[in-house]
This record gives sequence, structure tokens and C-alpha cells, in this order.
Amino acid sequence: MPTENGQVNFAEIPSPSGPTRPRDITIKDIATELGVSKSTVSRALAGDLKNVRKETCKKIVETAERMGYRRNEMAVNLRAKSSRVIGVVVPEILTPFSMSFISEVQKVLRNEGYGVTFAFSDENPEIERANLEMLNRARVDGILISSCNIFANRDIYEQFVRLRIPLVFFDRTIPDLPVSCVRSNDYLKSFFMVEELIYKKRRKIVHLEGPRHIHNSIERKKGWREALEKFGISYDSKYSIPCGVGIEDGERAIHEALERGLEFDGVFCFTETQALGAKRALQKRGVTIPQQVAVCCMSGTALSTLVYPQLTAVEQQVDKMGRIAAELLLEKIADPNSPDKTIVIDSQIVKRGSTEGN
Amino acid sequence: MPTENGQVNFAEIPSPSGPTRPRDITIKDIATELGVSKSTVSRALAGDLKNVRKETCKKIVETAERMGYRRNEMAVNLRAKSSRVIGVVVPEILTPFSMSFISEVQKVLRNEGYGVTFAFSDENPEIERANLEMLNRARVDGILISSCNIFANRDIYEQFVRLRIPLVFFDRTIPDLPVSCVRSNDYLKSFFMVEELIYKKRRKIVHLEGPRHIHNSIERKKGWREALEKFGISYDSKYSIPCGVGIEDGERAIHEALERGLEFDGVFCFTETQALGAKRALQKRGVTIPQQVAVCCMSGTALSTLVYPQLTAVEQQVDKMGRIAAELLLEKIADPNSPDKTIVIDSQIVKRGSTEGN
DNA sequence: ATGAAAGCGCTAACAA
DNA sequence: TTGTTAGCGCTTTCAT
Repeated sequence: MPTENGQVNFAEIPSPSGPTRPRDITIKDIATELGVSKSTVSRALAGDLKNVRKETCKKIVETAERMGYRRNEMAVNLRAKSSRVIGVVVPEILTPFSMSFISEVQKVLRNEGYGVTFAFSDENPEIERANLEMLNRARVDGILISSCNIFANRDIYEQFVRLRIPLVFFDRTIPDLPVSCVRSNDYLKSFFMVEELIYKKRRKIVHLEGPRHIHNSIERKKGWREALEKFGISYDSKYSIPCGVGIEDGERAIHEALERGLEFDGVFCFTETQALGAKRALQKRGVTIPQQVAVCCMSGTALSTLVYPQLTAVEQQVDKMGRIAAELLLEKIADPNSPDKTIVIDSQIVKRGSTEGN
Repeated sequence: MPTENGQVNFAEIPSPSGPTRPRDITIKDIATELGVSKSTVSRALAGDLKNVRKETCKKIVETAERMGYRRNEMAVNLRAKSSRVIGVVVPEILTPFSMSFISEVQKVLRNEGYGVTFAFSDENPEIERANLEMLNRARVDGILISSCNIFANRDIYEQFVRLRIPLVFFDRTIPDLPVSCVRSNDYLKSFFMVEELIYKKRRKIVHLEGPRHIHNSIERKKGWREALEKFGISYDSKYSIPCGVGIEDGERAIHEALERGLEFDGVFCFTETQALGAKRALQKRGVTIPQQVAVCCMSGTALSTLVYPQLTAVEQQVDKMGRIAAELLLEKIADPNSPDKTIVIDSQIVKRGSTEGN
């Protein structure tokens, strides 16, 4: 419809692409609406009661509300040179360990006003690298990472350290890197678990080793070996089977062991996923668990009690690890020059026996 | 150390707070270094071969590399008024369902150059609301959500629709909302599962109902009821037990049923978490599963086969749901006026029987 | 093929 | 107490 002066009123013509997204309200809009300046609005909205009259403040907050103003974090972040986002990088997301960790970290950091974004490496250093680069471009304020490989991405970790991007490792840590980290006492826990199996009359205990590119493998193997020795069971390399960390890896390892005619009445796995694979392999062969063969691993959480009732396990205190990791990171962010800390969680060992029946 | 002209060279004085984070390299730095303008650098880095001489381009890309330039996404996003981030909101993160979904969505969207950020509602509408507001302030380009309550946050969902922020619901959808959504055919799958139990000679099948505030509850209950009717088992309201979605809820419901002396040989649960609770309750009472009582639920993924071997389950095709959800969202982002679609996944029903022994 | 300048939305130093 | 102004790092007209 033409207006009085014969001009076409564009507002009335539906655009060919239909209705479009309404422009967001900015502080400038509020300022114009009230006839004050942007800065005053900014100050009022920030709750700066010292520098803006209470009355003006109230007025501004109200109109902001009314107009549906929502602060544009992108602009704030650009100015502040800080994204208020923390990146969390985990090697896998299937086990309760990862989930509980993520959940706890999320809780702590959100509470401090940080957004949390996750990246999953899928046990693949290439993907881990891509993820780290992505987080870096996004200018995250810090990174929590459980590495999938000691060697492969060391150069990036070091680069991040040089760039002074706060980095905290958890669970799968990297030796000799100047960063803070949290991990559990792998040696102690694995020693304890194998000891448990022995108390349960198992003598021929296979160990599905973790791969060399994961630091924890060594400690856990040591725990297994020394527990055996404590009870006079001499080390036999046939019983230590190198094995990847996936379900299929665990499954294959057990199949092969059975194929080779290896005799065993217990399996101590490096990961929960291996344990699941081992379980599957044994069940396919009709071996009952834990009657004929006991399977054990270090598990994520109390939830595991329900989920994997047949597996003997020592629970790691994942939520504690999550909380500590988050706090270490916050410390580094607050003061990049604060000293690095390594925290080993081994205070309480929570034992859980496998359900005998089902 | 004073310089030649007697001035103090500040660079040599360690700041009291120790070394500080080196300033990031910007396009301006590169421009100055090469004596060209910011615009040229920007163009070259964007690979605009039509508007910058090949030679200049190469020179710029090289120095960028050498100086360790990393594009500042925050600035890009502010200018583009788009964060290139998608938010995913899920009610819980314990079950394989959520994990698989997240994993799949992540894969698809990262591939399209989007960052993905997750928020967990913990089955609490207040938290869900807070999360949505947070995502909104962060100006996410779109949101994938599985709602934790049909009623509670309807106003926000509608607000998002009005603001034309692309929103796609999955699994737990909301009736009569003008948005795209993906879900499974709850009726069909639950009918099928109960039918399975009946084929296995169960006649007294308890249903742990989902709460009224979740849409899927109704369909699943209907499936249970009609499967019973198909086999001439008449509906008895005592066998339909209202129940929350948590592990504890399932546990409590079964305890109470046993307490009341209700006789049953099967339990059909609304959620996996309920099923875990039911399992725990039965085991505490020494009831064997599935010999005395069969427990079943709709489960997340093939992983469940390993994780919950005692539970009969119909697998939802979660990865497919994830892929479709992501694609629907991308469609909406590309064209906000594209028509809403509702996709019901029911093509294949994957059956899985419970392990009898262990 | 390249440069100058404006502007995304916000905050903060400085001025009034 | 409030306003003016500059600038965070980038892209993109428009001019050269």
C-alpha cells in the first residue's frame, strides 16, 4: 500500500523469504528509548550502584526487561578477550567415568559463570589435535584434558603451555609436563584389586595391559605384578596381554587367550571397556562370570554397581577428581603463575565385590 | 639496564606478577609486518583468490603461519552475528541413549563447522530453563532439545520460536509446538516389547509408568495395555504404577509393589534408569532376573547388550535419531522459513532378548 | 589488486 | 551522576 507521499511502504510487503528474525535489542536501543547514553545503560545493567542513580538504574533495568534485552556475550567476550568458556577433552564417552567427570566439572564451572564445552577424541590423537586447535581458536579460557596418547600430541601440549593457556590434565596424565594434574593412584588401586581376586582363591590372573601410549598402563601393570608376587605367584609374561582400550580389543584378547589354551580363573582389565569386551568373549564361550572366571577393572562410579554387577571393581572417586580438576584450572586462570600441582587421589578405596548370582 | 639514551628499557624488568600471557597475533600485526593493509590480509587469509594477487596471498599466508596467527573466532562471530555454535539440551546423561545421541550429533555438526555445547537438565525444569537462557545469551545458532517437562517451560519454547531461534526437539517432544522434531514410535515399540514378554510366558506384567509431564509416557502405556489386551489379559490398574524417571523411583516402586503383595512375573519400565532401579530392588529381595521376574525397557544402543544383559530391550536407533535431528536443525538454520517436519523413526525394530544365565 | 573506513555490541578511561 | 570516545579483531562496502 502506497503511503501518503506515494512512496511504497516496504514494511508492509512480505519479503520473499517470509518473516525474518527480529533484530536483537541492544543497549543502544535502550539508551535511545530512555534518552540516556549507552554507558549509563551498560553501568546500570552491570549493577554499578556507585556510579548510577538508583532511580535511573531501576528505570533502565525495567525497560531492558520490557524490551526483552539479552546481553550479547559475543560482544562482551571480544572486549574482555575472554570467552568465559572452558573446554573439556576426553578420550571416550561410553563409560560412567567420563560421564560422571563431565557432570561434576559442569556443575562446578557453571557455578563460577563459565560455559563448558566438550570434545571427544575417540582415542584418536589426530582427532584430539583437531579438537585442541578448535578450542584454541575459540579462545577458551582453559582446558581440562585426559590425554589419549602420551607421545603423539606432546608438541601441542607444550605449545599451549608456552601460550600460557591454562591446561589441567586428569586421569590420563602426561609425564614431565609443566602443568597441574589430578589422577588416582593406579598402582595402589590395581594392587588392591588383584589382592582381592587372590583372596577369592584366584591364582591364574590374566592382565589385559593398557597400551604403552597411556601412562597409567605401567602403574597398573606394576600393581598387578607385585600383588601376585606378594602371594608367591611368580610372574609369567604369558599372562600379561597387550591390548587396546576398546571393547573389541578386550574381546579379541580373551578370544585369543582361550584359543591359545591359556588357563586362567581371573582377568584384571586396564579399562572398563576392555572388561566389557572380556565379558562378552567369555559369555560367547559359555564361561560363567564370576564363577569360572572373575573379571575386574577400575570402575567409574557407584552407578557401575548396577550396570556391571558381575565385575569386581575398585571405584575411582570420579566426582572428587572432577571437582579438583575444575578447581586447579580455576586457580591457574586466576593466576597463571601459580605453581603447578599434582594431586593423587588415593585417600579412600571403595571396594565392591561382584554379584555372585546375577 | 638503561639504554643508550638513558631511558629504562621496561622490557627487561620482570613484571611483579611474573611472565604474562603473550598477546595474540592479529591480522593487524601481519599487515604491519608486511606493510599491507588489514583488508588485504583478511582477504588473503579467507582464500579470496579473485581479489588478491596470488603472490601477495602466498606471502601473507606464510607469515601468518610463521607468526603463529590464529583467527579470533570471537571477533568473527560478533561481526557475523552468529556464534557457529549449537546447543544440545538433554534431561540426563547417565544412559547410553544420551551418550550415543550426543556423540552422533557432535560428529555431524562438527563436520559442518559448528561447535557443539551441551547442557544437562537433570530432569529439572528450572535447570533446563536456566540452560536455555544461557544458550540464548551465548547466541547459539540453534538448539536441539529433549524436554524434561511438557508443561513447565512451554513459554520459553514459544519465546524461542517467536525469536526465530531454530529449535528441534528429539525423543521427548512437546505436542502442538511449531517446530521440527524427531522421535521414535513409542507405541509400536512398547507394544512389541510387551508382546515379547508374553511370548516368554509372562502374564502378570507390571508397568512402571512414566510421569504425566513427559509426552512419551502416554504412548508407551498404551502400547503396554493394548499388547496385554491382544492376548486377552484384561487391564488391571493395580499393575500400572506411576513412577518418576530416576533409578530411585524405579527402586521404590518395585519395593512398594512387593510390599503390597502384588504378584508379577514381568516389569515393563518407561526408562532405562527405572529398569536399573527395578533390578536393584528385585536383587535386594533375592528375586532372580529374568527367571522369576523379567525386566524390560526401551534401551539406548547396542552397547546396552553388554551393559544390561539381563534386561530385555528394544533398541532405539539413537544414532539415526541424532543424525536426523542435526540435519533438521541445519535445515532450519539455512532457511528459517522451511516447513516444520516431524519424523517418527520406526522403520526397524531391533529385538534383543535377555541373557538367561548371567 | 589494494586501501580507508565503518561497524558488529559492549565496556571503561576520561571529561564534564 | 552522566556523556563522549575509543577500541576489542574482524569483514566488507566503497573508493582508488
